[in-house]
Amino acid sequence: MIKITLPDNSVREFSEPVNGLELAQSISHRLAKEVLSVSVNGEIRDLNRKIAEDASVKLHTWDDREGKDAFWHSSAHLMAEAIEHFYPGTKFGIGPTVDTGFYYDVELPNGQQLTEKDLQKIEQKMVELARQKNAIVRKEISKKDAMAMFTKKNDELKQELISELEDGTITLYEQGNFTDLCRGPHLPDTGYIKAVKLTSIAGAYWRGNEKNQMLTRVYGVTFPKQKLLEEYLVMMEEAKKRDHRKIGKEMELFTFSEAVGQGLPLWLPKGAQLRMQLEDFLKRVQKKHGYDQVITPHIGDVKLYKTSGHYEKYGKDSFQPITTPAEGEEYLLKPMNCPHHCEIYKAKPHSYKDLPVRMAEFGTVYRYEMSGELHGLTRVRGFTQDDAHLFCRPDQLKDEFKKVIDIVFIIFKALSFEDYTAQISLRDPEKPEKYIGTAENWDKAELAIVEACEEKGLKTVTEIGEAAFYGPKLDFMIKDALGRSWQLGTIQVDYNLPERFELEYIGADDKRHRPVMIHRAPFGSMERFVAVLIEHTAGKFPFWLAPEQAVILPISEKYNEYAQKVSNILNNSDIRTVVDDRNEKIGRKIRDNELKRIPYMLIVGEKEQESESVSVRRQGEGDMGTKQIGEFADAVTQEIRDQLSGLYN
RNA sequence: GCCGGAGUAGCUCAGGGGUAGAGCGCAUCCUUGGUAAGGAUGAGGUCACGAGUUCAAUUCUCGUCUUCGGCUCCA
Repeated sequence: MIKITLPDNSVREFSEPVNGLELAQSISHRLAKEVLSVSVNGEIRDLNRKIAEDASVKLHTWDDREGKDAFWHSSAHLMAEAIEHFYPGTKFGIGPTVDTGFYYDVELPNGQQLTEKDLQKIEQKMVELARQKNAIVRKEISKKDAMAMFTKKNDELKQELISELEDGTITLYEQGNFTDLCRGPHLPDTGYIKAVKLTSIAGAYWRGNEKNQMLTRVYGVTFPKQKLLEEYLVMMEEAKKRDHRKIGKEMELFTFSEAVGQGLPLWLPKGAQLRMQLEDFLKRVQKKHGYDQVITPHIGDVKLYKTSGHYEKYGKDSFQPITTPAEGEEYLLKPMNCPHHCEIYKAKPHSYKDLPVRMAEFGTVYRYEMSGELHGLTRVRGFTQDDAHLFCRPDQLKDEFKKVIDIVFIIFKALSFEDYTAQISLRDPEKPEKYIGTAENWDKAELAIVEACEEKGLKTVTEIGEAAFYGPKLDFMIKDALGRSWQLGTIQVDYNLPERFELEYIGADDKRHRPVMIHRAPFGSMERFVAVLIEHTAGKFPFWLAPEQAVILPISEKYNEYAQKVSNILNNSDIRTVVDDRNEKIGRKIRDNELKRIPYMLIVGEKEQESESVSVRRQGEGDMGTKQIGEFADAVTQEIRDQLSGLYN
């Protein structure tokens, strides 16, 4: 008897070995149709591999990552088969799955190159091969035989991979006329793959090392149902519409100029308005939390960054030093604000009673990013961090950390980012040489973060070995309206800089002690954050942030004067308004202003003028009836208070 | 930085060895219209930049810059 334990702890008994598919069939017909891979005692396997002994088993479908992995992994093989069909002699590198889909790195024979145009015929071939429902067969093979096989195929990429594998663990997967070296697991046959889309083609270094040759990487995604592919394509279309570079241009938020230089954003009036609104909001929240605002220059003596250690570690990623002509002093465009803030801390002696000291600055920093890396506002060479440094006693660390978490959540709430993950990054205990500071301090810092997260009830994931070289950190990832993940704010504990800058405070014992630093930036950078916000909201910003909050539309030119009067009244209540006094019909004005994503349209004509009112229209929702001017102002002011409850409570 | 696309009016794009086109936007005029496009006329371009080939280059070739998709990197 073989006892199979399922995730719900129910046990099924079989008189002889079963495979995953048979197990699924014994549970339900539907599950048998949907199951893609199986975990046996935590090891992911092919569905058609027999389970010969008692085991704890989980069946994976399209809803699980493990199910998708098997599906896409098999799809990569299918694509390889199709490519080999058109280009016999192609060498295959690696073909793994990614977040959405898979890729395969290939090298075509005789220096041939794939282009976007070739993708369609490969897609068609893949669909054709999938329809054949070719069984995917797993074979174990000795290292010697594997080597011989790929030597014969002249595929030195695979030979290199095999040479690093251990004999006895090597497996091949065969389908139709195609055989590939692979650990698996795979689908039982190619017929599961119903819909195929090859998404892009790009160069990629063999094994990710730029010293190696460049291979052609083909990206694709596949689905078990045609409908899922269609949904995916709609999603891609939507993502394209929300691209912050496109919306930023349309809404006149920011621009770039070749004359200014690449990666150096220019904030246009409306973008600047939006950004300042965010900054003012955070400044007010920080003020309530006991932060002091400071201002530091954009350059600093190279020695400052040598002291901090940034020069040694990141000097090559900075813009090269500026040298003064007469004295030969060297200055760096500042890549970080923290050294400046350390110097502010040092400007006077501190008592333990003064701590924590919380210093905030919207500090613009400059980093030399490689030209190929620049991307809209998300990756630039000059950007402004919503930076702050907290200097505290070791016994205050956890509490301070928790207060920073509070600020992060006030922001998330104000901007309706509801779905987040917090990642705790700890050091890799096996590689102490990667980190500076004592093991004791690291232990304390890591414990403080873990406990702070627990006490705040955060949803966290923990990554070992992802800590910065100077301390552990907590990063926040949010999911946007399309389900895409973005990394935003970060909170980092630092024992290093206080050491390097010899920061001190006088303790109750009248002795000198070293404070602990927390670096934190809830938005991360204003540029990146605004980009994420644009993509999250598709440019339909919450009312309090909208650069233009209401547009007043006179029915005809006869009411322009009244429109201007309404505008002035609302401006006096701190509502940002504009008047659309073009010589156009009302239908036209409504259409144009709907497309401009201004939250409210206020239509005014004879009726409104007589009764000192406005006809209110909410963007995307339509006519909302008539309101007195003051009544409208009160309603939207209340709307802001509701959205910014974190600030007012 | 590396590999591969792309660069034509303010925007989105068509075209193509004989110095250019559309729609939107903009300007002027007509119209004064009540909840998603009223009409007419007109002004906009060193076809990214620099060389080369050619009688002739915006078009072909090379280089540079910028941009897009990846790789690598991200204090």
